[in-house]
Order: sequence, then structure tokens, then C-alpha cells
Amino acid sequence: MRLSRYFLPILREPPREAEIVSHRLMLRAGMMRQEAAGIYAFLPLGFRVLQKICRIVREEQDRSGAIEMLMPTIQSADLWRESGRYDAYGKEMLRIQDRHEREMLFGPTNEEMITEIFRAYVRSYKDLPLNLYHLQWKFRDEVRPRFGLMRGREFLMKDAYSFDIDQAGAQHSYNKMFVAYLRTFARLGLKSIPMRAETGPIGGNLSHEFIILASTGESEVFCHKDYLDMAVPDQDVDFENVAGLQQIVDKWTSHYAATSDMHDAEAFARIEPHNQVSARGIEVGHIFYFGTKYSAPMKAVVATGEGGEVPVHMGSYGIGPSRLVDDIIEASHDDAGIIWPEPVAPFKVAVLNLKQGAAETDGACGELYRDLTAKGVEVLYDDRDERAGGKFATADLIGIPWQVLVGPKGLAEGKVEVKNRATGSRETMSPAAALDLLSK
RNA sequence: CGGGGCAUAGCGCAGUCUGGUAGCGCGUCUGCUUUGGGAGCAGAAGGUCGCAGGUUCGAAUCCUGCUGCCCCGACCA
Repeated sequence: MRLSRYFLPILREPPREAEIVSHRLMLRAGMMRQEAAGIYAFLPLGFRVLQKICRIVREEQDRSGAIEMLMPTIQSADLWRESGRYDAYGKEMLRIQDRHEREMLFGPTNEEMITEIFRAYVRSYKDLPLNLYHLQWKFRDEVRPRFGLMRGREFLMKDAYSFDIDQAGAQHSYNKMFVAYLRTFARLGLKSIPMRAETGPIGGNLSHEFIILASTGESEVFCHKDYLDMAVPDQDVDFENVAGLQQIVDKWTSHYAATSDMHDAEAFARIEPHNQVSARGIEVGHIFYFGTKYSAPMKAVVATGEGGEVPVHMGSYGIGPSRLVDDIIEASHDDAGIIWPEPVAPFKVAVLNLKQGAAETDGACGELYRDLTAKGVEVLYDDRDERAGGKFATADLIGIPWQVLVGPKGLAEGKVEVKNRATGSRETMSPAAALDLLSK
């Protein structure tokens, strides 16, 4: 992409309403625009990051055996009356009426709908286990939206729903998501720690929040230091191996880890002081097992092998990709701007033409841009008629992992400079060597 | 939902107390000079001063009502 032809409305100063660093950086980097309290438009750069996050989330859901579908944003109130949550949910639910004055709502979550779909088709234990997920916009009318995307009202959510014949099966389904989440967050460049969580209005008794540590986190968290460098299951983990998966989950739940609501000061105090971590954290994912809370009242039952029928055991599993854009920035930035982990970066390489309009730099940049693109590398070519300093500042701000600095000085010796955004390290090399390094 | 604050050009702000027909920096546009970490000079464009009433010869400024947004707290899959 040529920057001169792109839509990247950079701001030198962040708008006053933005308080936390990720919100300020997203606005400055031209990634999003607020349209109303807690409601945002994703501009092209932000959208690219969101798409990268979604792709990784999908790949790991699919790998674990979950199946993607898509449910609507608008739901009927009657569905929610069946589970009893229409009255229980409160003002956080956005209720609307259609032209026939039928009561509808903008879905804050989809347990009722997925249960309705399940019961319409699935009758036998032979069709289980089943895990269906989708990525869809949700709306929760928060009393006080804040922190940009982190506490927005409209947000994109990946929600998965598992169905099993009994609790043992549900435990395995839960473990699958547990492992998928560990892998997902690691691939997003985040160190996530599963913490025992309260189950909230969803109900149930087995639940973990996945927390990342960030100084600007919303809540206080406490955990054992060993979590910080525990090995994440690799990509050939066997999701059908019940015992193997349980072992991984056991390992990841063996140490103390809790948010402030669940904190047990005595248990924490028993950890050797040098292994105690007390920090601020951001919730990036939440998984629940809630048994028959919805299947029983909504009569989602399946035939057992013994001739009877039982309500299915369900769990639900959420990740907020739109929030993660913010969360990743909170966890990865410096004074100059965003530092994207490579897997979610909007572009992998920024080519900076330090002397726009000069034949030698224009030529070298044009070639690099063409060759990198031909090799499938996502390149943002800064070909604006800007001074070098402005290009450096822009590239640092928007956090592209690799910058190739192409200027007359270097080119006189046949060299360009390759800079790594995260480490700040620079290396001088020939354009051919840069092409080789960056297209690996 | 309780408490506090803000609303003036794309962004950041001054002007409001003490009414007199709107200004600064950045950005944008033009030209010249510059050119490896946000350049200099000269010129230009850009504003129903959040909305609606009221007071007044005259309102960004005073009064009333409304709306939007932000912060603290409570709330929060």
C-alpha cells in the first residue's frame, strides 16, 4: 500500500476525551473514530488489525474442533423470556420495537439463541459433543462506557457454545477451549494467565478469566510468578486426548492465580515472596461451564443410549476481538507509539523514502515495494512528500514491526537501513539482503 | 444511577468574570528555500462559538431549558 493513496488520518495531538494510552494511540494513529459514547468506527488501519486478530481467533477455534456459524444481532424478546433472562438482564440490554411493536433486542450474548437452534435439530447423544461459535457484534448498554474500545457498548465478540451429554463430556469441551485460549492469546503476542472467576449472572460453577498483565489494567490481580514463563501448548496438541488435555489444564491451574474478587490473601501469602506477582490485569477472555441452566428451561434435550432423554450440558466461551486491539496496545507500546506484535500488525514492513522525489531513492523504494509485495509481504510504502523526521514519527506511531529506511546517504554505498520497531535495533544492508530478511 | 467537569476552525486551546460582531499553536492549501528524527520565510482558505428560547440597541460572553461528551464512584461475561 502506498501511503500517499491510503486513508490514514494521523493526529499529532490526541483528542481531549481520550484518557488511557491505548485509546490515545488508536486515535492518533488514525485507527478508529468515536461515533457515540462507547461506539466506534474502525478506520482502515484499525480494521486491518481487527481482521488479523479475528483470523487467529478463528484458526484456534477451528483447530480445537469448534464450528463457525453466524447468528443475527437482533433477537426476539420471547426467546429471552423462555430462559427468564428478559426481565433479569436489566437496562444493560438494549430493547427495541419493530414496526409491528414486537419486542426485540440487540443481543448482548447468544445463549438463548444457540440453545433454540440446538434443540431444533439435535436429538441424540450421537450428535455430541458439539461446539458452535460465531463472531458477531454485541451491544451492552453500559451505564458508563469508558477507556475507548476496552469498555465500549458495541463490540465484536467471538462466542462459542459447547453441548455435551454429561458433565464429564462438558469438562472436556471446557478443556478444549481452555487450551485454545492459551494458544490464541500467545499467538496474539500476549501472556495470558487463567484465573478462577466468578460466574456472574450467567451462572454455573466452572469458570476462568484469562488475564493479561498491563499497568493500565482495570482490575488488581495476584498470581504465582511461574505463570509468566509457562510453556503454551504447541500447535499439534491433540484436542481429542481427554487425559492429555486435562493434564495441560491441571498444570495451568496448579498455581495460585486470582482477580481481586476471588482473592484469598492467606493462600497468596503462602507463596514464597519472590514468587508473588501482584499487578494490574485486563480480562481478555472468559470461559464458563454452566450445565443445564439454559437447556433445562428451554427443553434442549437429547436421547441417551439408555432410552431416556436429558438436558444437554453447556458451556460458553467468549473473546472480544475489538477490545483486544486496545488490550494489545496497552501491553505493547512506548513513548513513540504502538509496537505491534508481528502476527497482528496491520503491515509487516514500512518502507520509508527519506528523500521523496529524488531519482535514486524513488527508484530503490519502488523496487523494494514491488519485490516485497510480490513475495506476499504486507508493505506500507511511505511515499508522501514529507520530511524524513515526519516519516520516522509516523512509522513509530503506527507501530509497523519493520522499517526500511531508504535515503541518499545509504544508497550512495548501495545500502538501506532495516530497523526493528520493538527492539530499536538497526542494521545496514543491501536492498537485496533486506528483501531476503523481510520476506522470510 | 450519585458527584464533578467540558462543549469556540480538522486537533489542542485562549476569549466568557467585566456584553461591542472571534483569536493563537498545530494541521490543511499556494510559492520559494530546505531535506536522515515532526524545517524556515511569505501568503491563503477554513467557524450557524453544541441546540432552543429569553434579556439587550447589540450575546461566544448574562438568564432559562435541553442535548452531547469526559472524569471519579457505584455497576460490569
